[in-house]
Amino acid sequence: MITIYDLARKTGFSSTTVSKALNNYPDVSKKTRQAILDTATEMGYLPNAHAQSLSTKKSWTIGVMFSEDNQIGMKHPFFSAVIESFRKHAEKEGYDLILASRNLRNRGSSYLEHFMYRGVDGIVVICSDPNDPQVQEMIDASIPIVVIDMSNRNCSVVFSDNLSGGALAINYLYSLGHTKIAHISGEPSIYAGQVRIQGYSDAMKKLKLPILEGYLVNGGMFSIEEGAKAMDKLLDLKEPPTAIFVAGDHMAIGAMEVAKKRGYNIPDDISIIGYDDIEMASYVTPKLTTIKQDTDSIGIRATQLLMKQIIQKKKIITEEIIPVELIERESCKRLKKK
Amino acid sequence: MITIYDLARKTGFSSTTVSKALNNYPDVSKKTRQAILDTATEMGYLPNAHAQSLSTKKSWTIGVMFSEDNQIGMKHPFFSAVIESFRKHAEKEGYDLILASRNLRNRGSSYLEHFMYRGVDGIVVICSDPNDPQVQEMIDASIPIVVIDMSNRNCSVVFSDNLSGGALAINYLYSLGHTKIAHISGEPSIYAGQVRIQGYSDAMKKLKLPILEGYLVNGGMFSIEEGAKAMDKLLDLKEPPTAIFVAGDHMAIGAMEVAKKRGYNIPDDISIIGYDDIEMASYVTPKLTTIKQDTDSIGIRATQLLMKQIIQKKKIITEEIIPVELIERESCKRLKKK
DNA sequence: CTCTAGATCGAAAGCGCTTTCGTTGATGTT
DNA sequence: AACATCAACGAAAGCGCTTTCGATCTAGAG
Repeated sequence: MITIYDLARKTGFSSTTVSKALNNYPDVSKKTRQAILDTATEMGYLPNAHAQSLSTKKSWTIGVMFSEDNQIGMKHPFFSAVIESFRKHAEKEGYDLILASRNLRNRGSSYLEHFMYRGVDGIVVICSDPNDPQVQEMIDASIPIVVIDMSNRNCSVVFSDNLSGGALAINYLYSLGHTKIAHISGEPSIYAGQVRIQGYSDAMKKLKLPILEGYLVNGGMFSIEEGAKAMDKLLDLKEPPTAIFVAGDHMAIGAMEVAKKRGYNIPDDISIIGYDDIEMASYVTPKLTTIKQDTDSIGIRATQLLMKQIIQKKKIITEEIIPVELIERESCKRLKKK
Repeated sequence: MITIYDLARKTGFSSTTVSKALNNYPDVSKKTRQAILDTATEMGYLPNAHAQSLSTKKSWTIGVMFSEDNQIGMKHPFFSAVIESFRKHAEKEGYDLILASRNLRNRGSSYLEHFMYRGVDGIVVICSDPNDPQVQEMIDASIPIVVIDMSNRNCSVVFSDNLSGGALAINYLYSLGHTKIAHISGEPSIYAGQVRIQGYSDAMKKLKLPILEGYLVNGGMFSIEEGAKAMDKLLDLKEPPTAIFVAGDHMAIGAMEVAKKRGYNIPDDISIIGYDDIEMASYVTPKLTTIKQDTDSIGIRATQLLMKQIIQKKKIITEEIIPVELIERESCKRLKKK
């Protein structure tokens, strides 16, 4: 490894001047700067990030944490899409992402501790569980942070407009003539789940539509299997709904599966609308109509919010709500008069 | 931030002894070690990773790079699944992953340079393009590295058994009575694409099956759209195949789409078998029969190989081939006698 | 009682870089 | 000719930690 001292020796200047030249300090002449830069590339000099960080207290890294309760972590399309967007934009600002483990070389420790240990400049967490103690700990710390996919009054958050999303779905279904509209919800202790339930019931109320007994069924952690189970319950009702708003595409796909299995035709017998717009939504049969989350914008806004905090060196508390969009495909249909 | 000097002051020992106590050196008495450890937790001491790395030349980080030619990066299910598996296992060994950008704070630089700058202990790259100069540069360097999804004679590689995969698919199709078997391939300049073509033609030859004119069509970069285009070509043939081995699930799904659109029934008219076993494969209609890549094992083996190199402090050159598996679902069917 | 072998501990240098502050020499002013 | 100004550079301390090597002290050996 070649250091600024090597450059100093070679060029005849001091290490101080070399460092300054490398960092564009004003008090070094054009000529010497150029000489130093030249021999730097000539000798293949590369700065040492650790030394730099140690000295400057800035690491140009951002810690990313996502809840793994669901055991899928990065494999969930929504998560990976958001992270990817975040990464792209953070990269433009010069930051690297570090995916942290929790164990400080086998002395277990919290994510916060681990991030402090790593000296990250900021943290981004993708988590929907408002009660996760790890997340709380990070939020309560003084380090810049932005959390995605849930709300919190003590930090910057960015999430989709789940309320309008619910309304969008219900109003669309209503516009197709449906009135018996059920909701397969996400786990209510999860932020997105809870708000989408709210969006559903608000919209129903505004439309003066009754929520029939059993029409609100908890689909749990958004998985395909749980969506299927929930759908079973709905179809077991004496008076099954003609349309269902499902709080996640995975669940919606599970729901469609059982519907088909039980002899229902989607959308002829039942209309289904999902939430997320994962890739798969466009390729199941029938293609899933859904509320699209703008993962790209979410990543962008999150980056911006985090950058701002890092630069200003203070946490900023704000709530950024990203609009959602109705994507019409094939799983919803006008209710046929009987 | 509280340092070992703070601990030294508080406990009355020297910083040397504190450091030793923290690192389990043998030449510090049980009693003092305990005292130091106690005040450490009491004062909320956390080591500084940068200082440690600077001093020890070990960063406990691994750089990950994946080719982004296809513009999807982490969003591809195969990539994200492999990374996730790798992360889990590297984490157990105490390593963090760093997703690197290429621009050294706006002086653009190569991935290798960036990883050297960051002082990673090893590199994992997921890339299928044997000609990517960035990847070559890293392979040629002396840093421990493992590359996933392609072959190379100068480093550790781990990839799926694409050859057997191809044979598996063809033999399966043949066992169903098919003889007019086509192949929608991946871009031949991509390793996986090329080997699967090889697997296809080898198996056909062994079965003494002819590869008819136009039966081998290049599907390009494995996307749904390109799969669809390729399928169009196949269906335009005077004598379309009765079965198609498609080198990737995305392409297979695209192929099924156009087949359906053009009035063919899958699998009654044409059998289709994919490659990868992405999540979506189980939920399209008909459910896609496919060759499953064992992303979990790939991640595990890659971790092990990298760890080994890091510990031994020397590159090891080896080729780890992970078995694939035929997953029978609904998109293939016994050829009906005419 | 002297000597040696451990057992504990600490001084100090070093990892590679930044940054403050002072020094030097040249230029311009009057 | 004396002075102030400014541009260009370097000495040195500091960031937090590791590690070598020597110092000290105690206990057991002879």
